[in-house]
Amino acid sequence: MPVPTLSRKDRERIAREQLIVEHARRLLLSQGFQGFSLDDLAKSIEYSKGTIYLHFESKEDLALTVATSALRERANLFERAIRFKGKSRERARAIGFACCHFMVAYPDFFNIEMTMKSQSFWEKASEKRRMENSMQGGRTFRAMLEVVHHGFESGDLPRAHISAEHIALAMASVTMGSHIMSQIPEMRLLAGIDDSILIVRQNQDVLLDGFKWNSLFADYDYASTDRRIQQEIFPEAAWLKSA
Amino acid sequence: MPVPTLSRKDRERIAREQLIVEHARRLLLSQGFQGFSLDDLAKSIEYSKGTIYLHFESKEDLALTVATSALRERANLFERAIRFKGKSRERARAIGFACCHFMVAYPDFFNIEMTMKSQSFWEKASEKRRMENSMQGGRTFRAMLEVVHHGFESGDLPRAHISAEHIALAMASVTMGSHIMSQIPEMRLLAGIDDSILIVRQNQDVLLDGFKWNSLFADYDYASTDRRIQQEIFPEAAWLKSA
DNA sequence: AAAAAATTTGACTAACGGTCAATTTATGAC
DNA sequence: GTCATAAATTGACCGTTAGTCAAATTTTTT
Repeated sequence: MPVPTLSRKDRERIAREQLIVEHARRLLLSQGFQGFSLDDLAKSIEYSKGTIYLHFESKEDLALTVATSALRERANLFERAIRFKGKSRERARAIGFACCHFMVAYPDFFNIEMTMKSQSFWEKASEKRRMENSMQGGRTFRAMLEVVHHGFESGDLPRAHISAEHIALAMASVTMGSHIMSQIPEMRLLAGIDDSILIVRQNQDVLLDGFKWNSLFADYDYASTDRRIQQEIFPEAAWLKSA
Repeated sequence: MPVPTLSRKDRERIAREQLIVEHARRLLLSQGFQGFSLDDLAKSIEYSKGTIYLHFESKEDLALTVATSALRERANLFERAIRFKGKSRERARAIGFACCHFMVAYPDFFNIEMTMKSQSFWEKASEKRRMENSMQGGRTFRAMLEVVHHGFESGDLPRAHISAEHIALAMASVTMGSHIMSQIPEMRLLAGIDDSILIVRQNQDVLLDGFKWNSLFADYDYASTDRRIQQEIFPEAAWLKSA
């Protein structure tokens, strides 16, 4: 890699933007989107509020940038996950693993993501930041798609009337939905939940069963696959419990 | 029913609270939680803002009340759905139908529900309103549970290692998750979605297949069941399309 | 009809996202 | 080194809004 062609000014600008995003991330995660104020952020980064607005055109724009940086990390995890050497169903499981790993690593990030999905959030963010977010979203989706196609091609996943894209969407849906529902205190009570992760993975599994993904091996030992996924792909994931 | 023992004052109070909730609902649905202001609401109901605060202790408290009133309607739909005479899997499908019917009837309500799930929403609402909401949530959950138990007892749904509560939770999760994901414009593009309802119902179905719910009849004609559900239980649901 | 109690009000406060004229800092010509 | 010009930075200020409460109004009681 050659010496960067960026001027000192450009480098300073980038460094400051990073500073803003880092502090914003901290404040967002600890106080939520409504909770954190740009005045606090300005004080925290030791620049004025006006300076923040030289980088971001609204609070939402900034929050979206933070969210995108987290989504990028998730996409990284997904792309690591699909490198798992194994049957397609196992690779799908590796993606589920990655998803849960992300949940554990950034437990509070989910609230930010939720805020973004509701509300008139997107229209207040800049086109540029929306694009960046879409890019990272696309990466996660493509990772899932690749595994689905592997399932099709290997014959482990029957080509029913449902498209690969819809199957990937369903995987994402059941994960997000299970995550949300299993976080609601009332639900935890009603359904007797103590470990959200277990619920999420269980539901992912049931869904894949529903697609008849590799259903020939109903008694397959997923616990050992999990151990392999953890050891080979996510050695830093210490949360895995033997179910 | 005897003549109500409520005083004129009490009746007036209740009527006014209803008035507030109705107008709040309209404004909430059209403008979202952030969008609608209590000053607008006060003007709309022709009372002062102070009066609103005699009924609700915060904006969140009011929004939660609106949400609960909608949840009550959903619970009503669920309880109607489980009256469907048929196999357990068909009754489960009737609940899915009810859920989608609610989505269609109150398309904007979902955003309010999302706002409630994120944020520090709950702690700003009063204990009383939270309780009322839990009550209605409990009704929907019990409706699902009843159908799951019917599945167990009839033998249509294998008693695997998963509890009835977890199965009900999974049904709710896949519905909510699919709804969220299929509403995201980017996702609609990536996965080529034009009808969210179809996606939600498809995913519900795949999940139930995953639980091996009545899987003996893989080729069962669900379209005709749907028609029966619509005719017998939800004659007002005009959205059903032949898939 | 007057006093007391209950109800209702809307001006006011504090907080926050966002703006921009004024100030400070950096640059470069001489 | 000095000064003029340009660029970068600031924070006082604005409009909006959730929430409060002393004052005004209405109702009830005596």
